[in-house]
Amino acid sequence: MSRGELARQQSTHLVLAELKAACANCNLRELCLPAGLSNAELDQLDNLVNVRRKIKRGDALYRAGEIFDAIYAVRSGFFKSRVTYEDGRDQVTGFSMGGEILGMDGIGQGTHNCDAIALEDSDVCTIPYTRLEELSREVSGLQRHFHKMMSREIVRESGVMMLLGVMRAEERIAAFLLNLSQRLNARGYSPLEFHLRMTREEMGSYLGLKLETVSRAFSKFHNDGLIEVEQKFVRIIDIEGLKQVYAHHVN
Amino acid sequence: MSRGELARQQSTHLVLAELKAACANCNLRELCLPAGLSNAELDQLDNLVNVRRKIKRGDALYRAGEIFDAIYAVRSGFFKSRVTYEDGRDQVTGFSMGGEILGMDGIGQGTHNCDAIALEDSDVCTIPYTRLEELSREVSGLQRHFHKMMSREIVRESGVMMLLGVMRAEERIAAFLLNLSQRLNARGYSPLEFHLRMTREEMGSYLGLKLETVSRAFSKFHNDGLIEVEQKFVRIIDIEGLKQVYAHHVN
DNA sequence: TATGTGTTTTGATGTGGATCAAAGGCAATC
DNA sequence: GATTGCCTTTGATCCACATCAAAACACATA
Repeated sequence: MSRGELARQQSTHLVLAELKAACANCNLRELCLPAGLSNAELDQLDNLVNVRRKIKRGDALYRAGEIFDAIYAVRSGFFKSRVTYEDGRDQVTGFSMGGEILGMDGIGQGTHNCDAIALEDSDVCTIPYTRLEELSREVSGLQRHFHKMMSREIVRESGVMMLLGVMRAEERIAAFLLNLSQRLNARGYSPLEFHLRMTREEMGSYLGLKLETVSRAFSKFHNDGLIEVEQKFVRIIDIEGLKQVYAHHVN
Repeated sequence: MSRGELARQQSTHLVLAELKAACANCNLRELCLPAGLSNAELDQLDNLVNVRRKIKRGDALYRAGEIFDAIYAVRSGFFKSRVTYEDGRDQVTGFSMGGEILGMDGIGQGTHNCDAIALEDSDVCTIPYTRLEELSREVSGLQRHFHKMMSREIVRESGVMMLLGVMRAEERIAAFLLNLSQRLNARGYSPLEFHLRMTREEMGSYLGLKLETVSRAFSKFHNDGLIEVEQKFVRIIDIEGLKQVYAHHVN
């Protein structure tokens, strides 16, 4: 597959699916909120998830401080989440792709804690929170799965803490590429070649590194025969080698 | 108050409260899972939270990999949560004190993701998860508050990511002390003098720093007249000065 | 009181990644 | 196809924190 086709495949909205409103016919249902629900339960969820929203590249799905009233399921596209600190410093705290849930940070305090910015034209399902609460009192499978998604977000973040707290630069970047690869794979895309949706700077912000360091690591991986990189296009040549980058550290 | 008394006050179990089983009479109820529930609702919760467990200093409340079947509310004492990576490297991902909930990381995959280790003799309430699910289908206040606690854990962790990703050593340590201070204050303890329950190394692990760096920062803060430190005892002398440590960074 | 063990402090030195700087590449718009 | 505005790469230098080392200290147990 050429790079151009790959880019198109990953960002094309699924026009057919847009004709049907919601989860029952969504090809992401096994990854998303409805995972594990019965058909009858799915129908109930469909009544809840009826508002779709398109977000243009660069625009915010929500911003820190805004009133929280819904969570969002990414239907297509790609987002970054970004926390801005009082003094203006900010950090990217995550990247989200199809089937992943955004906005759960807002439940605790009633306002969003971060900005969710689309890194490409994107499409989300809006899930009003109070109605989700109501429905998950009736549909225990939904309740359980929603809890799981929140819990997994907690676990994901402690993984990032590990990354930031104990790994060195190249390990972080290898781990990041492998994580992306695995998530793309779960969505039916090639795990070995893909387009990065974020800049080196955004990647660095997420990983606690400067963009120059990210760039140098990419060059090093390329020289070591682990990957091919051309701007935002990445091809993983030696996935085992990439895994060894952080398996074989010196303690 | 002398340092000895302070230490005793913070670690003494509340013998009287132990006679009553659960939440309705717990002095932590405003901070803990039952926050905001009506008296009737509290009574229902009392039926759920009936297993108490004592954990000795150094022992684990649970360990990574164990089957998850309950979350825990810290009643007295102090815990660290620790994630161990495949290759043996580990990181402290949090510290928990009275009224805080432990174990929510296990919901997603059905097994615990980290070890929870008592840093002093501690006392927890066991909350069986399936019963919590059932009850929160009936008691919407409980459902909502449980969601809030999970969400706050997500927000807390993104705060730590910020700390690890963008702050420098002294900022991290100042932020850490102020966070401890604020949490102790919310529990009725002095926000200005307290005993650290963790070693310099555990603090460093949490903050992504080496123990020597933590020690040096403490010495520096002492020389700058911000705090007094004597081993595990800390007195904050100039809380505003401490806040300025990370407010006045150079960008 | 002596002894061992783990914790903390402090100093000297090393280094990974930040910072500074400059050049080159890509894509959109005119 | 020239201009403009990012984004990326690469090199040179710097510095914050790690690492290495040693001594002091705290606390438990014999």
